[in-house]
Amino acid sequence: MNNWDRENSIAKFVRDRRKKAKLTQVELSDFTGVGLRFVRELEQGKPNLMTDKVNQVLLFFGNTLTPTPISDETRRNMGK
Amino acid sequence: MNNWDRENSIAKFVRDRRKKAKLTQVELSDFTGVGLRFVRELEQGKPNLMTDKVNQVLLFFGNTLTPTPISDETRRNMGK
DNA sequence: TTAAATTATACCCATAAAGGTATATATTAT
DNA sequence: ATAATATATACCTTTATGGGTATAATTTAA
Repeated sequence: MNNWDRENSIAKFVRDRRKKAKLTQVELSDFTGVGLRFVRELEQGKPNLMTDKVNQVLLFFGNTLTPTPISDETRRNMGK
Repeated sequence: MNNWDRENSIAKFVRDRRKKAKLTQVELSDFTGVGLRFVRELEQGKPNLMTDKVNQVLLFFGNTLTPTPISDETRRNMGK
């Protein structure tokens, strides 16, 4: 087993959005063009990821990775 | 020469903040613990980067990478 | 409870990121 | 204009990501 942080903001974001869209990991993998394994590691909070791969997935949900002040980040995460 | 996008949000962010802090690339490299070459590629808009390395630099400026709606992103970039 | 579907873990491989360093170009100050 | 500082480009090496696949384990549905 790994001890990644499934609760990190990116992992949570993708899991939540995918479920809201009623998609499986396989489908998300197909739609975004990233490998299935990547989707899984992403959702499980793997710490080291390539930014363009992450963006490839986030773009599907209309988002991208951007620098955000820590305070905003924590605020953002307060809303569950 | 490479044809990366120096104007991408992350590259611009780091360049601007570093200059505002009156630091050289070497100093930023030392302070953040990432390699000098990484700082350079980061500021020049290399598209494929490891998220944790990027965060290692962003953290120095009190920021982190987070998923952000495209609309917010463009809005954010309107403020130069 | 069982079967089907979804998600998680474990392996190998190719590719490229990141580090280091050395040289060239550009910017700044004298 | 010249020297000093800072930034950019180019090389090689190590390392680990991401892909693929095959097998567990877990969740969901019948």
